[in-house]
Amino acid sequence: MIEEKNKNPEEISKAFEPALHEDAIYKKWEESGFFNPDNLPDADARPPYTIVLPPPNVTGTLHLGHSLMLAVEDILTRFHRMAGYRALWVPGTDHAAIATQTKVEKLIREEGLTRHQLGREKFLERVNKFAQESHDTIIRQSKKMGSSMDWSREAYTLDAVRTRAVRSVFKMMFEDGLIYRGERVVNWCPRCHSTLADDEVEYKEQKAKLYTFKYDKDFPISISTTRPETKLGDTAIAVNPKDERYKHLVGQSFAANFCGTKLNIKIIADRQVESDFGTGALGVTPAHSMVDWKMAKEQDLPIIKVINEDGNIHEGFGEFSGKSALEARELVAQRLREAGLMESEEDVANNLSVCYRCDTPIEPIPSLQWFVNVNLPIERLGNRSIKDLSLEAVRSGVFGRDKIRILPERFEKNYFHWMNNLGDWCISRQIWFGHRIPVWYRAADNQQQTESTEKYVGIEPPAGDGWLQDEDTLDTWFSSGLWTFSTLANSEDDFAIENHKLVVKSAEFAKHHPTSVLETGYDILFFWVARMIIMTTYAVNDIPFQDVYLHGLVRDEKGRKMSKSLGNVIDPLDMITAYGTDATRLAMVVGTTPGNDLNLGEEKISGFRNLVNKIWNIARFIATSYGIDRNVTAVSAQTSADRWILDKFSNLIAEVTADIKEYRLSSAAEKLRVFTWDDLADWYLEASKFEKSENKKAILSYIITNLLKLWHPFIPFVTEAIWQEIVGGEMLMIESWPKEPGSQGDDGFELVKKVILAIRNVRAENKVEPAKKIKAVIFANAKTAQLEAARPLIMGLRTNIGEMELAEKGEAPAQAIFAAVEGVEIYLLGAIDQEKEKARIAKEIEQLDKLIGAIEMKLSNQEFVGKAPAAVIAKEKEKLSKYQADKEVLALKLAY
RNA sequence: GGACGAUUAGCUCAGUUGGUUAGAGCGCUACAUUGACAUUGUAGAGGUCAGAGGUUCGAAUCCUCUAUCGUCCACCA
Repeated sequence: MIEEKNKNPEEISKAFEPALHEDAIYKKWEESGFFNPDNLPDADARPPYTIVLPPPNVTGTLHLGHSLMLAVEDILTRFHRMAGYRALWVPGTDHAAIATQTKVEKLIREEGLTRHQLGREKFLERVNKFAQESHDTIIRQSKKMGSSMDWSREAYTLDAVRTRAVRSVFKMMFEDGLIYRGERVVNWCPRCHSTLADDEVEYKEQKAKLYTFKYDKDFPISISTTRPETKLGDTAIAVNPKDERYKHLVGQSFAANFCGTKLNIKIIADRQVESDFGTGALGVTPAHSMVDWKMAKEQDLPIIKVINEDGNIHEGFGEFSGKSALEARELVAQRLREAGLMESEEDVANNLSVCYRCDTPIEPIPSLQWFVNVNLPIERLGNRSIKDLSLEAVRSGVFGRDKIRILPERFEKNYFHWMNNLGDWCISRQIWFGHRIPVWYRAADNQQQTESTEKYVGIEPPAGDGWLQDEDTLDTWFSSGLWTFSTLANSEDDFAIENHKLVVKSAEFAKHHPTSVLETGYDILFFWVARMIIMTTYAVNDIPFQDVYLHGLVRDEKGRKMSKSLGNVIDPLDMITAYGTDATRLAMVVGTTPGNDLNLGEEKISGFRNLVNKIWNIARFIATSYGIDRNVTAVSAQTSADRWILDKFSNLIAEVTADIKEYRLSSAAEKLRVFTWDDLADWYLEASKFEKSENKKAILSYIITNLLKLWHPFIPFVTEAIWQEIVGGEMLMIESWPKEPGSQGDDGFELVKKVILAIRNVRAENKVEPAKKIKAVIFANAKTAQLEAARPLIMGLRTNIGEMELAEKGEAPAQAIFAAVEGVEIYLLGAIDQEKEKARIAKEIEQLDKLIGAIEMKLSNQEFVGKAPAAVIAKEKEKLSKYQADKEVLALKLAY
């Protein structure tokens, strides 16, 4: 009946082999130019859809977390490209200042070198070389994942265009008074002579002595400390405001002579102080403790430096000067004991902060740093501070667009909590790799700048002699904070500062900003997402993105973090080699929800390899048995099975589309899998095997071509391979997303399925030989006509049902019953163990009785009837009548 | 210390915002298999939804507490 099939079985391999297709397909996509939305058909008429890739650090290779990110973003991009959007996905990499510098420092240390020995210039050469190699690896891996990014727009946080953006924004902020230079307590390693970022500090549990004493014998309050030597710099004592013991002293000042040093101590209240720790009174040493520094700033206390950059006691503290902190500690304790001031010495557990490089205990000391003031009102923005702006951007969308949405929603709470506790942001780092702070000084001695030192802040170095640039570099998040708009510029000239606003003059920016979605890990919500909102709203007066989709961390199958030391790291490239990119991508997306971690074992990936292969074989089967006509646009259903599958498919299109739009990627892929495997392959294809008509060919062509489109965003390689090699199409990637054809209505195939399953069950239970004939009675309702159409299906099934004699029984009672239940029941005669069957039916009736009883109780409950929505009650009633009808059927069977 | 999660089948996880008899994959058990696919098919077993209270006609879902695990932030005077 089929006029021509387009393929012979020998032409198509029995299994999909990813390694044979992937690279060639990627190359073809890339060469087509369609990753660049400018080249898409009707590019200008399309609404924009934009994702800017969270740039991976150039510190090595991609891990599974990156694979997850790439998979999700590629799915979104491919979907929108097919759905008629100007889909742009901008790639890029991050120089990751500290992380990269640290890596390279480690490498040169193996050669016995330090960065200081190499010097700034030579060292940076090494770092750049390393960064370049990492970059190349990362790009190669990204392409392996099938990422459809527009490589012509690739960006790097440290390239010329992005550097211009960084310097422009720095200059603007400085001129707006938002960037200032000031002292702050930093983590200082006395051995490395360098500040450490908070995440470079390691904590070591240790035993320490907690000393309790008075500064001198006339002092009214005793304090407790593990570091008595720093008390030489105390300027206050803090107590809890609720502490009755000290309430009367708050606000007073006392002079003291502490081991020969004159102190002037003010008593202050701060709720951070715990009343039951030690004496409940905390000696405030502003220069050598972060908390104390903050208190001092708030209470306007004087700051006295005790410890110098070598970790020794400063000049001016008598016998203690020049001694190391440790020596001084012992000596102070000794003097206190001698003077009879020591009240107790107690062993306590304590976390010691040490340098991650050399294990030396770090000293908090004040140091000159650059800051972004996040609370200063900005006149041109209506007296709102950045902090206010960033909150409002999320809360109410003050920028005339829809508000930023964070998925999952619960992270909005985290965001607000963080925003409300925002402190000034220290943006200077004492490392070499990164954006050097665009500030130049002219002074006799560059190391000794003062407030009066001549200073220049600008995009280009200043003219004239004697200018020296600030030694420090910017926090890497400063440049990444500009990422959504800095990547949409094509050249340095695209940026201009006009009227306290950064103008981005590129066509890309006009079309594609704000971006559609920022997809990233929840772990950098504060570091990055919040800062992007702050920086972007400030710089270009617009939100950076509309949605934030936060993915979880990828862990091993036991939920542990993947780490080299545990040996549980899964390399995505290994998975791609073993199971193919498509399977790897599915494993990243199915069974996960935004914001939750993903536990991933290799088995999960291998499971999806089977699914990918199944799809290949479905296409292979259709092509070789029927042929695929990719031009079929409309089909007509002729049998129940046709209507059933087309109805399901119509729903599938609608649901998958809605799911992807709402970021329910797991749900979309799950539905596709169920349709493909359970409905299409296991039922419709099986049922179709014995009816090779032109109409079947049309329906199968329609379903397979559109199903490939639905699958494409998830598994681009196998679908593209099928499209080009089996279907004979040009390029699936830019085909249009399927539209829902409208429901065909299901009028009976579910019933047919039921019949077939019932027959199989009865045969199995009674161990009927496949060849043996069975007499069956089919009780059918008014839908006998549909059954008639479906009969060839039943006859043709593999389970040899064809040899069964079917006899319809149309007596009045039965008809009436089944018309009511809208169902079909079959009852097989012969080869049946009567007793067993009776027992089975009795059990079923018993179960139904329970359900019926429960519903009847529910319906007789006045409160339920009164309060439940009408739809729920109707549903319950429907259920009840269905159960009752089922029961009657069973009773009839028993009687029969 | 502050905040936020998680706890559902042997394992890994869904559960669309309170409403059918709580689902999937893997694993397990039984059966099947000569014409797309053994990377297969059919069926089955397996869950007092961590525990205890509460709200409600109705709770895996909302509230409170407890336990265990986890993450982030602040800190450890």
